Amino acid sequence: MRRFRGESLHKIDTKGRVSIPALFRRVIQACDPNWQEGLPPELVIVYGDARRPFLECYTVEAIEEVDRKIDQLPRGSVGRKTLERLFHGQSYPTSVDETGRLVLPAKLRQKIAVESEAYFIAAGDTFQIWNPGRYSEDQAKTEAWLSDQPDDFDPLSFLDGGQEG
Amino acid sequence: MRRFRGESLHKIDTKGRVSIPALFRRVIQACDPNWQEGLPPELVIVYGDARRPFLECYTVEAIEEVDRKIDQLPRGSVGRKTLERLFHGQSYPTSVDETGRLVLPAKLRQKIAVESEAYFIAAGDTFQIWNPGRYSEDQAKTEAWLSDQPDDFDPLSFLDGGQEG
DNA sequence: TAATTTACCATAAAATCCCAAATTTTTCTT
DNA sequence: AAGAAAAATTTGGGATTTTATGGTAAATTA
Repeated sequence: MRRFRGESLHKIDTKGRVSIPALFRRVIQACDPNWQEGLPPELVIVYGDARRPFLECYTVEAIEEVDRKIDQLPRGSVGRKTLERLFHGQSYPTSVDETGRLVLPAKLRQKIAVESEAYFIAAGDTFQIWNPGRYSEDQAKTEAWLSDQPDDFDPLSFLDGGQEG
Repeated sequence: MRRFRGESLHKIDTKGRVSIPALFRRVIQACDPNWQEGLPPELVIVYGDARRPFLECYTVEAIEEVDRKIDQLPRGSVGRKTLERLFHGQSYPTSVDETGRLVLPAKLRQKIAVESEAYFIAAGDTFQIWNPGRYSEDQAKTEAWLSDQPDDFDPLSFLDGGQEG
């Protein structure tokens, strides 16, 4: 169980509190090597630059893997600098509270333009938080693209070394 | 016995509970590498986008194979994003309860428009759940197509890398 | 001290657990 | 081969727990 799965919509209250989908909480806890009874499970929210319309949430294990990879890049390289900015600078470490919620500070809410509701969707070893409308648009585009494919097109064909279109 | 076979019709109760065909349960259990006496066998229901009229149920082994393949696709590629949405986002991890049932949440029932009954049919290393009427229609189409073929047409010809008509 | 953040308490709705009645299928016995 | 007995399967209902969400009080901080 080290993988997120599922999607759901949650209310954000005036303080920026939002419930994390229950199934996601299990993964966050299981992937926090420091967690123990009584402690709040931790996670890291990477919000990145303005072009990204969602927040990307990493478990402790997942972010540590990213950190290790960054450490292996040559100091001073463009790649390393860019990744350090993104994962170390433009990120926000936080934890799951007693009632399964996390607090999105005003800055993060503004970044993805969420107010009263947030949409959560799993993406493998991370999950994303979107403005619900913004996500629908994005998903509509994906579905439109799929509809443009030949009638017998199966997304699974991507799996077999497909040539991307 | 790592392959589903057969079809059957089951009642859905007011809580969304539905029996899984007994033969399917054996496969689900056998293909859950984490299963052991006392634990509920797990599976993943992929419901996909609006165009799909059925739920597709994966064993743990089957879904892990898909996950591995997704991991190998380039991060950020269209294919990877599409498949992550489908298999990680638009899916629901669950398990078989003590009495051989699973619970279909309201959202999934609405998606395939099932209310009091669900039709189960094997599809190799997955099985599908349909609205019974919707399945009949689909099946009727398949049979109509077969009727249009020459009298001596044998579906088995597909097996030999046939040229699809 | 005003404003923001965090801790704590409360509740309705939804999901899960536990027990059990009817079937159906399989096995055993005659 | 028939009938009886046993086991497995399908289905149902009520009680319990978890989840999502809201509010108030305490605490921190600017």
